[in-house]
Order: sequence, then structure tokens, then C-alpha cells
Amino acid sequence: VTTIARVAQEAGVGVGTVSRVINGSTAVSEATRRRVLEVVAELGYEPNATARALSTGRTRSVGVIAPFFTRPSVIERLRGVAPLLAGSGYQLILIDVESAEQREAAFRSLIGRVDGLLSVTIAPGPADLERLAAAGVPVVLIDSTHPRLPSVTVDDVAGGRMAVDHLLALGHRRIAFAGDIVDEVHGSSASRRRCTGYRAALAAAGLAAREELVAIRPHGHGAAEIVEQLLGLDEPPTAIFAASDQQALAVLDAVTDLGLRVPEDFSVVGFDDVELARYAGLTTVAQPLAVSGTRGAKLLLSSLEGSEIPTPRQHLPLELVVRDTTAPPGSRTGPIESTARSAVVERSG
Amino acid sequence: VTTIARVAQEAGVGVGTVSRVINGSTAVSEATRRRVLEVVAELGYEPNATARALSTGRTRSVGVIAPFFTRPSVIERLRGVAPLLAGSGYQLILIDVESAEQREAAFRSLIGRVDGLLSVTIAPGPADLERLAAAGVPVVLIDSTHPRLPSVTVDDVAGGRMAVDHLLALGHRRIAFAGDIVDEVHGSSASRRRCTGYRAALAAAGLAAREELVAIRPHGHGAAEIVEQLLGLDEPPTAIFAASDQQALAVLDAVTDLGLRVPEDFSVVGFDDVELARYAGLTTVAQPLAVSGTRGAKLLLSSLEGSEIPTPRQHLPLELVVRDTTAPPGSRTGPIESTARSAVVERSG
DNA sequence: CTGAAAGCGCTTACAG
DNA sequence: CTGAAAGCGCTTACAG
Repeated sequence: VTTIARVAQEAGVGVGTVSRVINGSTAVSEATRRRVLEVVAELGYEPNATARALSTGRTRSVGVIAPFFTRPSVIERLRGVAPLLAGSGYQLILIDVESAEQREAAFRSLIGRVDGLLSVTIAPGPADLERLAAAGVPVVLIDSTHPRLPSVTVDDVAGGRMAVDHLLALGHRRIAFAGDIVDEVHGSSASRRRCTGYRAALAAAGLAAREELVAIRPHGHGAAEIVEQLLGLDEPPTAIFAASDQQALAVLDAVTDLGLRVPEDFSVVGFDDVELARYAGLTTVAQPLAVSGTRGAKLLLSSLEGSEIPTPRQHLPLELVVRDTTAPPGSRTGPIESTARSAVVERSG
Repeated sequence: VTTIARVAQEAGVGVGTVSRVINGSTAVSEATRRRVLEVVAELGYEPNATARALSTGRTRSVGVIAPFFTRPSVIERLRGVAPLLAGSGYQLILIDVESAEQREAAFRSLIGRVDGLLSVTIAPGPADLERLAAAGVPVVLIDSTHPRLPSVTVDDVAGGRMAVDHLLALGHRRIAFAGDIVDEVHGSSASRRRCTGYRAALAAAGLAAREELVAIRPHGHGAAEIVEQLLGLDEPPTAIFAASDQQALAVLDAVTDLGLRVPEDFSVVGFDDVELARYAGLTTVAQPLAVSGTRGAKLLLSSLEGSEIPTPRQHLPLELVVRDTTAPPGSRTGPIESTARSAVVERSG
């Protein structure tokens, strides 16, 4: 591998001079500049980014931390950040967090590796935050907040209310909630906030919250189980609000497998408005995912440039998108028949 | 920020000793080991990855290069690689290529930044390849091949044949092809190979290829235009094979917007079997995307460990998945009516 | 305008 | 078992 020393030798100059022409310093005579550039091209020299980073203290890359970054909602956020980053000359280091240990390691492993951090859904703990601050690494949060960090979020509580208000307006009275589990890996308190909105909407309608209608599961898993359980109740719900489209889509599948028709027999509302939701015809609370990425990236880029951030805590609007999975409650009110139930048992077996 | 020197000073030892305990060298007395570890914890010391990389020549990270990595098909491939990489302790550096310049810079920018490279769809050029080889950076290709590089691919030509054979078996005779444009950014010769399969299937059926039925466009764009053009022909096609699900889905939308019913009036076959395809009920040629990522990652990890790679060129199986967008050709044979056409004009205006 | 040298924060033979 | 020192490949004051 050709190094700067090799180039310097070949061009008959000092390494400092080579460094200067590479970095576009003006203090170089046109003649030497030309000669050095010639040698660089000839040798196909490319400066070692690691050495450069160590020397300058700048890595020219930003880290993006996200739990399960291949989830559709995260990807749609990334669709917003990638172009901005690419345009700014920063490299994108993606840290996928899929376990508690990875979450633990994520923030510390990035110190000295990145100039800035974009953290989706999860936020650094106090210790990491201090380290990050000491290292001068700006952090921007997407889908979570922190008293001392810029963030771009959405009003999840209001979103939850929107979803349930829609169901209430259709005439539903027994409305279930399917939430994502909140653990240290996912850290999705968004699900919890949406549940708060769910409860608030019910309360505002004068309806008592019924705990047997609230089901919390790891995201995307156990939907069949949830549905089976809910529909097995003496007074089964006629509709469900899922804290994410992923969850909602899984519920939709499970309900359909049970032989119920959506929305005639059962209504489903999701959250996010992921691309899939459109194809599935899912009624959902839409949040501008790509925009959240763009905004987050912009905030980070500003911090990186040392600019003042005028509005460090940005809120994005929510919108209810009514499609084909919600309707007034149908005639079916009792528990589902045994044949349908046996279908579930088969499935989970 | 605390450095190794600070820790050494605080612990009253040399930096070499600190380094040794951090790296688990056995040649350290239990007493000093304990003391150093104490100081490390107390100061919250984390070794600087950049300095470490420069010193050892190993970055402990691998680069993944992909054009438009947020495309569903690429994401599904990444779903295969992320867990493997995370499990191996390698960091994932993602290089999104969205322009010719980025493609140009992608490979060279990674030298000295990564220990290995996973390249999706695009392959390094001769110059980059040489540099990579000189730097000792192993490269593995996914969805493309190179005489000197390990790769995991699929038989696109055969896939194209499968799609068209299906359409032929249904009775279609005028079958169009919608391909992704092949440029230096995307470099998707997959589309071209699938077109080869398309032609081969037609030829095998004794049908002449009609060039006016072959449309090549940038992926995901211009589907409406393609459809309008095709259906405006004197002898319009009754079916289309799209080189990707993304393309197929766009075609589907365009056809539906024209007031045609799918599959009664028009059949559509895609390629990939992306998650969306299932929800859209798209008939498609399924390729194991996640598996391609897993295999690629495995190959790379093996190279990184210096192991011999038994089968450097892996082929994954293809499978036709028949869903709701294909059926025997219906009665509609003439050009579409003017009312329907005006709808298109509106749309593109 | 240019070279020699120090320094970035580690690791690792080399002595002892 | 441990310290001092060289070296990784750059950048950047500092002299000249």
C-alpha cells in the first residue's frame, strides 16, 4: 500500500508538502503541486483515513444507532438521513442494536470513531452521555427525548388519542390495545405513550379502561396469541389499536386466519404508516418517518459545524389515514365459534 | 477524554502495561491487573478505536457497499448480514451509493477504514480491486460476479425464463418486459440477465421478440409512462414481466389507474419476492434475499479469519410464487379507450 | 513556499 | 512481569 512517505520520496519533496497539496493548502507552488499530483495519480495514492482521523481528531463519519435497523419504520427514517449525510461528505456508520449487550456497547464503541451521533429510538445513558460530551461528540435523538439533547419526535400520546377517537366515532366501545414491549434493548417508550393516549381517549369518552384488553408483546411477535386471547373473552373487543403498523399487520393476519372479516367483524388501526400499510390497506396514524430522518440529520450536521441550533426539540405532525381496516362494529358480538378457535390452536402448534 | 496515558499515570504503571491488561495479555501480575482495571472503571476509560486501528492495522469493521441501500430488496439482504456481523464483533460501515461520483469514491474511501468489504450489486473496478488487494482487504460480492472474487448470486437468466414460461403456460403470447436501466451507479446487470431469460423463453416458445415490448427505465420510475406506451400499441401486450418487484408494483399501480383489472385484463410478474410483494399479492420469482446476505457475510468472515473458502461462488435457488396478478389473458385485446388514457395524461401532468 | 519534527493514542517487540 | 521506545500514517505549527 502506498503511503504519503512513498509519494513524498517519489516526488522528491517532504511529506508535509504532499499533505498540503492533498488538503488543498494554498501555500504550495504551482510547480510542486503539479508534480505531487502527478505522483499521486501514478501511484494511485489514497490517504489513510484512520491515520488522518487520529491526527486531526475528526473522523468525517457519523454513527447511526438503531435497534433492529432493518425494521421498515427505521429504514424509512434512514431514507431521510442517507442523502443528507452523503451530500455532506460524512460516512455513515450503522450500529445495529439487537441485544442488551449490544446496546451497552453501542455508544462507547463509537467514541473516537465518529464525529457525531444520531440515535434512533434509544438514548444514551448518563455515563455514556458524559463520555460523549467529554469527547465533544454531538448527539441528536430521533423518536426519543432527553433534557439536554436535541431531538425530533412526534406527539405519541396525541397519536394514540387520534387512533382511538376514530374507533370511538365509528361506534366501537370495546377497543383493545396491542403494544410493543418496553425493554432495555428497544427502549420504545413510544408504545407506552401511545397507550397513554389510548387510555385518555377512552376516559374522555367516559369508558372505563379494561386491563384485559391491553396486551403488550415483543414487537411483531405473539400477535396470534394476543388475538386468540382477546377474542376468547366473554366480551371480546370489536376493534384494536396497535402501537405500530408491524404489530397491526400481524394482528390483521391473525384475525383473518381466525376467519373473521376485517373491517366488518373487527377493526384494526396501526401507527407509523409504513409503506406496507398502504399495500395492506391499513388504517393508521401516519408519522413522517423520512422527514424525521432528514430533520435529525440536519440538526446533527448543524451541531457538527458548530452552528447554533434554533429549535433543538422538533415536533412533527401526525395524521390519521383511514383505509380499509376500520368500520362501524358489525353484528358479531359473542365469542368466536369453536371451529375458528381450533384453527388458531393448529397454527400455534 | 481519558487516554491510556492518563490511566497509566493514575495506576502508577507504564502505558504498555495498561494496554496489556486491556487486551487480555496473560503476562501481567494479578495485582497490577486488578489495579489497572480499577482505574479503568473509575475513569470510564475506553480505548480509542482509531488509534488502535492505526497501530494494529485492523479496524474491526467491515464495509457494506450498496446502491440505494434503503431499497426493500437491499434491506432484506442486510437482514441476513447484520446479525452475523454483530455476532462476530465487527462494526458495520454502510456506504450508500446514489450517484456516479459516490460510486467512484466508495471503494477507495474505505481503504484503511475496513478489514473487509461486502459489495451488493456493484463490483469494484480493476484499479480499486488492485488497491484493495494490495491493502489485503478481502471482498465478497452479492448479486454480481467477478472472476477473482467470491460471490453469491442467483441464476437471473433462468429466473427470467421461469417468469415468462409461467405467462406462456397461461396462454399469453404478447408479453412485455420492464427492466431497470443499467448505469454505472446501479450497475444492475441482473435486469439485463433477466431480459436475456425473457428473450430465451419467448424464443423457445417459437415467438419472435418484439422490441416495442421491451422497456427499460430507472428502477421504480416511469412505470406509468411505460404502461401508457405499451397499452397504446396496436397490439398491446396482455402481460408484463418486470425485472424487480419494485418495478412490478409500480406497473401494477399504473395499470390499475388506467382502469384495467389485474389479472383479468392484464397479468404482472415481478422478481425478488420482497415483503411488499406478499401484501400486494404479486406473482413473482422469489430469490432468497436474506440468505444471500448471510452467505455473503459468512464468506467474508471466513476470508477475514484467513480460512480457505471451499465454494467461493455460491448460487442460490429461485422459485416462482404464483399469487393474484397472473391469469390467462382475458377478452380485452384492443387499445384502451380514450377515457382511460386521459386519466394517465392527468396523472403525468 | 518548504522541510524537519512533534504529536495524535494506541500496540508490541525489545530489554531487563 | 514490566517499562521505555519505536512505529502505525497522517497533519500542522515552527523555523527558515
